[in-house]
Amino acid sequence: MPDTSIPTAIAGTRHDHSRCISTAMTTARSLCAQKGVRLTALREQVLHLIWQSHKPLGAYELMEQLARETTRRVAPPTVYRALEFLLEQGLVHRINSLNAYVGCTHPRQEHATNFLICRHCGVAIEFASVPLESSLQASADELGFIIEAHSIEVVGSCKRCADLGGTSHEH
Amino acid sequence: MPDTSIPTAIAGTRHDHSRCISTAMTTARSLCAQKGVRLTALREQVLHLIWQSHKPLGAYELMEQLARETTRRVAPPTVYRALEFLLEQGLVHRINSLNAYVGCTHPRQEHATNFLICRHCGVAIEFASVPLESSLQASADELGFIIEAHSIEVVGSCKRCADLGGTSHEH
DNA sequence: TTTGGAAATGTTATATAATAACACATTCAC
DNA sequence: GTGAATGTGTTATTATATAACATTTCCAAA
Repeated sequence: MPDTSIPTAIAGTRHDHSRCISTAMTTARSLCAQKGVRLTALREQVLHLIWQSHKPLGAYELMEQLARETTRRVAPPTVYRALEFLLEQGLVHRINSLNAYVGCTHPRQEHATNFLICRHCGVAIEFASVPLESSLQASADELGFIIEAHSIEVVGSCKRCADLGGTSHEH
Repeated sequence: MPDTSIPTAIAGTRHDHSRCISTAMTTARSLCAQKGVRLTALREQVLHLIWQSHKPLGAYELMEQLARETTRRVAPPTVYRALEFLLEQGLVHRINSLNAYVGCTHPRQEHATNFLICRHCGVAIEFASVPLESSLQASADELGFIIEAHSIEVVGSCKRCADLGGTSHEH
């Protein structure tokens, strides 16, 4: 099991990621209880693995890690079903441009999927912006389009990587 | 070969799509000549097929249509390489949420990939918005993120489908 | 006009991502 | 406890994309 006690970078800022994870797990449990849906052991384990990674995690990477943690064999449907549940509950997001999954930082609010994705370190920073949403709405209105959902995926350099000079690196 | 002379709906408005296609092809040819890159017969054929469809086209659908038009066998790399070229030249866009490709309506300008996608009829409407871009930039600035590219994919109902009552249908 | 190298395409195999279909197990309300 | 609903296991398959190498085409310099 990876050490989660080291401060690591998420959302481009230094922080103790182990706290981050435990908060997310607590929130998830209470949210599921509230909604009357079952956050089973498997689903919780998958959510935990996703949160442990500071990068979006692919379904097959997730499968491998799951197989490593448990003894039993883990087949694709196992993780995909867990992911489906977590997506439905708004506990994780899917990054379409990466075919990868990442924990949602504020699952209590209704919101869209907006991410800044660093090309260098791979971090995916979730963000929200009222002006952004309203200009999007304005564009849709002009064309008579009714918005149901949307996703914004921005690729570039996060602050840390930009400061370090834009050379390829991990952190 | 599908009849392209019938007015069909793209970008949510009625128009003669055959004109649309021929304009796109002419622009593509001159743009490639300008840049000194080769719009080969195959690439042109792929671009044409993409434009003929009023919905985003998957790579394998494209393969089938290509195989139907030509006699020779068409393998995945053939279409993927053509797509790669067309994407590089900004002549087509990839819709990540659909794994599908669509013709770019204004390949001369530098711009992002912003689409309104109708859940009912499948049409993908490209749009641009200055306020949208600037609020996105503002969000990135706040976090010290340097934007290199972005894509916005909005799902909902286009005007036609909304007017028709939101029931499932094609047009 | 030849020719040689770059670019494009063909070909075969394989990697990666996701789902279908059905069997078995667990949970929970009655 | 029982049975219906929900969740998980298992096997097979579909869908999407790329790697690696062979062959062809094109174009520019000799």
